[in-house]
Amino acid sequence: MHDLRTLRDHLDAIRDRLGPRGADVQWETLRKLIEERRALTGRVEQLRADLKKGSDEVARLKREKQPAETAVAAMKAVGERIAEGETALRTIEESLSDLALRIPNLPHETVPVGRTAEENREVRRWGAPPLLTAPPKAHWDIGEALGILDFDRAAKIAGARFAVLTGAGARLERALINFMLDLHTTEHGYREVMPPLMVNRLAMTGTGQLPKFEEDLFRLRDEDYFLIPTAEVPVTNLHREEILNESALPVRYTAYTPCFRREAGSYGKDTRGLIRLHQFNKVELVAFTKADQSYEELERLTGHAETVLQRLGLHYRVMALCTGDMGFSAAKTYDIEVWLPSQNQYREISSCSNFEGFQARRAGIRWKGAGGKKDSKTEFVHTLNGSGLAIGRTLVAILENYQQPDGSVLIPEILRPYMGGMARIEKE
RNA sequence: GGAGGGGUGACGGAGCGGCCGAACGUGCCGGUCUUGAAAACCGGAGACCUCGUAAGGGGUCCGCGAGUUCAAAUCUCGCCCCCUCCGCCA
Repeated sequence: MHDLRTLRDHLDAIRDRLGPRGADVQWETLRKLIEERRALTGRVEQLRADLKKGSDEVARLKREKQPAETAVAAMKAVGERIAEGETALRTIEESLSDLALRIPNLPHETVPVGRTAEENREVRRWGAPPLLTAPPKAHWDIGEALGILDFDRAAKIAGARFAVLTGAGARLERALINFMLDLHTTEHGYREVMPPLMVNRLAMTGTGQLPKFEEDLFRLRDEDYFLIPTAEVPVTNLHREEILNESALPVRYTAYTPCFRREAGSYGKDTRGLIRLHQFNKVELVAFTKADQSYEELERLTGHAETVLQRLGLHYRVMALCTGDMGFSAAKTYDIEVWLPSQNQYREISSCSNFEGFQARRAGIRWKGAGGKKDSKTEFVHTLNGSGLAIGRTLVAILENYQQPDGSVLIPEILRPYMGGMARIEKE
């Protein structure tokens, strides 16, 4: 969410900078509500000041045993006017915050301008595609042939867009989770978190999934809880309505969680395989920093996600998303795309974003210096997060990039200790 | 699910319906003292909204929301959360 004063003073500039991203925002209603709120707030506050003085006067009269009927009657009238004003003010503020919560974040000045993914800018590449002697097979063919992936039975017990991993497949998934968590906690300095997988409406609003994107979420029927679409939600909201101590910053967390997404509107896309499921595993990186350090942190965090791919020996490229392809809350986003031989293209495996103060303002996450001096005013933190990495897609990349002509799949060196020494997945 | 207790500032912990943004203690910041530190003493320090170029002014906040009243941290009701005991349970 944007700061209301900034919004009031620079509404046109913000609308211009958002361009097409702000197309469905009701700017004029917003402008009107902001003005109405300001005017009404002033009036109500003046009345409350009158009431306070008047009530003190009543108290004085009663102490001095003087008649107070006139003053009491006058204050009763003032009280009624305040009640009316407050009711009106509440209505205005509800409409206002509903509108304001639907305005996307402003892109950072370094974000390339564009409308679609076509206009994303490649930042760098690492490694090279593997040299395969046979035409590459798709991961679902490889996995089903090896007996480690089962989509038919997943459909039987759940439905489309679910998968069952068995045997070495399940173990590989678990190995990837453990490898990534170990890397981030021991070498990159993140604190491991295991959060709830269901969160309330406030948490979803804090990170920006609500109110605008409710149709993307799974919601419980009898409770107002939502299944998390990413660990970003519970982990960022750990510090909702908190004032962090300056000495604690930057705060860095990593969390493994399953993620749940409706995938509404993606019918027909990636219907086969593990690429797009209603439930998938992910190791997430989350950071809280001071405002002047968040872009440095974004580079760091993206680098941490890249390290995972480098250790696994998987070829990838890093893309700076253009203004039109970025998510609602982000100010700048890098996508990391891994090479998939069967598709002959790069596919997103991580998305790392700086949200600046956008989520912090929604969630009330601030920081303050130690000194009780005037120079230690409270400020909103900047929040960041990125996948480090999406586990299922990493498994896809391993199956496809390490496939052998005989149908087996080599296991990257770094994972072998996590696989009980196994070097290759073969049909059992 | 049943019974009882409780939610106050960074923390602990007071608070006759008006003089309470809130005693007291700890912690924190600055100062005095000291070779330095500690102790002691003195002083300071919450968050948010709003008007104002500023200095400064006004308002809100004692879990959340309604209500009673001229006036609510204090009274009433609903909700949320925490604790103890019982039941159930991985």
